[in-house]
Amino acid sequence: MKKYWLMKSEPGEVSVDDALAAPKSTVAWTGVRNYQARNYMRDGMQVDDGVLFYHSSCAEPGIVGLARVVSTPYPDPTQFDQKSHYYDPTSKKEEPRWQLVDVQMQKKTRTLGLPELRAKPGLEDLVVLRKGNRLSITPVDPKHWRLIVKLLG
DNA sequence: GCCAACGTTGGC
DNA sequence: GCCAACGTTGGC
Repeated sequence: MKKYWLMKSEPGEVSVDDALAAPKSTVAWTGVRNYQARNYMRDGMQVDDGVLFYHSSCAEPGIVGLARVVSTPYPDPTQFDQKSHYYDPTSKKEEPRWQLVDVQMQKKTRTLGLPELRAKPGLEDLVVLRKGNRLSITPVDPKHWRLIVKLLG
C-alpha cells in the first residue's frame, strides 16, 4: 500500500532546485538525526511512496514540489564522515544508527505556503500544521495528499 | 532575535 | 527512573 510523507529541507542546504539539478533529480536524504524521523524512513517508507517536498527555515516556508521515494533504507554516509556537520562519533560502521532513503523529484510546484495550507478546509489535521511541530518527516494522510495535489494544480 | 515546544543528556 | 538543564527546530 502506497503511503505519503512530508519531508522538510532547508533551501539553504538542499532546495527543490538543488534536488531537480541532481543526477536523476534524486537526492539522498542525509542529515536526519531524530529517531522518529529516522524510523519513518527505516520502517515506514517503501519505494514509490509519495513525498511532499517542503522548504523550512526560510522566507516562505511551504510545499514546493512533489517527489517520491526511490530506494529502500540504507546507512546515512554522513554519520561516518568526520568533516560532515552530521558526523556522529557514537555510530558504529557495523551498526549504523542513521538510515536514509533516496528521494526523486517528480515536479517542482508553486510554493504552497503555510497561510494557504492553514486556510484550506480539510487540511486542519495535517501534521506539519500542528503547533510546535518540529519533526522533519511526517506521514501525510491520503486524503490530505489528494487535496494538496489538487491545490497545486 | 524571540520564544514555544520538544528531544537529549546526565546527575542522582 | 526522574527531572532539570541544555540544545535544537522553525515560524514569526
